[in-house]
Amino acid sequence: MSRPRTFCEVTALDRALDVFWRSGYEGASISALTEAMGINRPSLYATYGNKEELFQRALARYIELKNEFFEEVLKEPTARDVVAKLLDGAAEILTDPEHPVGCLSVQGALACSADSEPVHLELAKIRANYEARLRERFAEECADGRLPPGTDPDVLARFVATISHGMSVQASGGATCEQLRDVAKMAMRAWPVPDPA
Amino acid sequence: MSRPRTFCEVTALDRALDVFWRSGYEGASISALTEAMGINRPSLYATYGNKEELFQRALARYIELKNEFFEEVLKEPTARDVVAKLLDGAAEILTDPEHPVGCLSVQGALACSADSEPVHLELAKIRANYEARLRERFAEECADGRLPPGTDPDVLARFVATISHGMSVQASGGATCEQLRDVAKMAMRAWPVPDPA
DNA sequence: CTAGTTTTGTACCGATTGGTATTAAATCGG
DNA sequence: CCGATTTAATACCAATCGGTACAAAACTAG
Repeated sequence: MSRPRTFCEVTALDRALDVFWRSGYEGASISALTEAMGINRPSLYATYGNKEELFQRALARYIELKNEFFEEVLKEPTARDVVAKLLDGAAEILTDPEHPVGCLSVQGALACSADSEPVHLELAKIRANYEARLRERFAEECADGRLPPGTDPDVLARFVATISHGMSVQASGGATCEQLRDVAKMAMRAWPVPDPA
Repeated sequence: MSRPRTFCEVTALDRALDVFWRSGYEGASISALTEAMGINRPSLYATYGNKEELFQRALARYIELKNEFFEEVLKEPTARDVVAKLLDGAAEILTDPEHPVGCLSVQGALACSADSEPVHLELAKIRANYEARLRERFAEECADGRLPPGTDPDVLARFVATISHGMSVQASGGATCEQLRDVAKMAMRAWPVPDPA
């Protein structure tokens, strides 16, 4: 019925994700994107809308991939286990040589021109969401009395988010997986419940 | 002997610093810079060289200002006091409404196009330097036996740096001073020496 | 008042930015 | 084989990017 497209929509999106991840939203030019995606400009605009929509779709794909691990970790029996696995996994993911270093929600648009404010806000929302998910998980255990009385799930969640995002910055500066693992391990010393082992 | 300049070189530099801090290196256009600095293009290039050199000078000024606080904190009697004061002070500085939120060494160029690689590397070096200063301070106390045997100053420094940079990301997302203070306080629970109070 | 020096403001440079108009090529239904 | 439809590729758009050439203006030394 019509000419078939010569590229895979999700493969090309993954390539775009890689560029955004490595260069940030503003640092990723359309030319760099099309080259990495192996398509030409009109195909990009016809398929994904514009640069911002392409970023949003790449971001959605990124979240989708990350959430797989996140949801799995949330199933751990105790909040302590959740955080330990989460931070240890982060050390690995943030330095995985298969992908650009760091986390897209941090690398994407921490500081940018006013034109990119929507993207900046979207990423802040993603990070806030991450924190909220953790807070809910911790709040359960606070209510159950499985965390010491007076423990604030808000602070716990913010602490874990701070470590996570800090690890992303460290990874961007060249920190290795082992170094980040050490940081994760030390961070666990702050946890209100001691290591059972 | 010649026509006098109509602006103050360091005041204009401070304005440039503000723009770089808020928008990042790539997000700060020459037009935005000149407008904020209250000077025109040729004056900028004649006085500061080019965009990258202007950034380097703004960065140097930034470091100069921050080091004042840092050096003061390093004089605290114990490593624990150093870190407690450092993180508590960071909560304040990173959210100070007088300046853009976050830390320039994090906001400046975490991810960027290949063209800005020199700036990206320079900022990573600044962060590495911060970490190194902490490590040296902690190493002293390790050698003195004032920190428990087996304590690795490397890990301590990396941990504190991770918290600091994570707090910068949190600030960029709208975290308040009080919220960051809570994080700082919780982070201190991980310290190998307990709170004497 | 003049000559020399530096800063200022305007107006421009080529290159690149995100985004499209247009035409040729490729497929399928008839 | 033909017409309809959609993609592909080229070539382009105005706007902005970082950076400058040039001439008028403002000052001082003589």
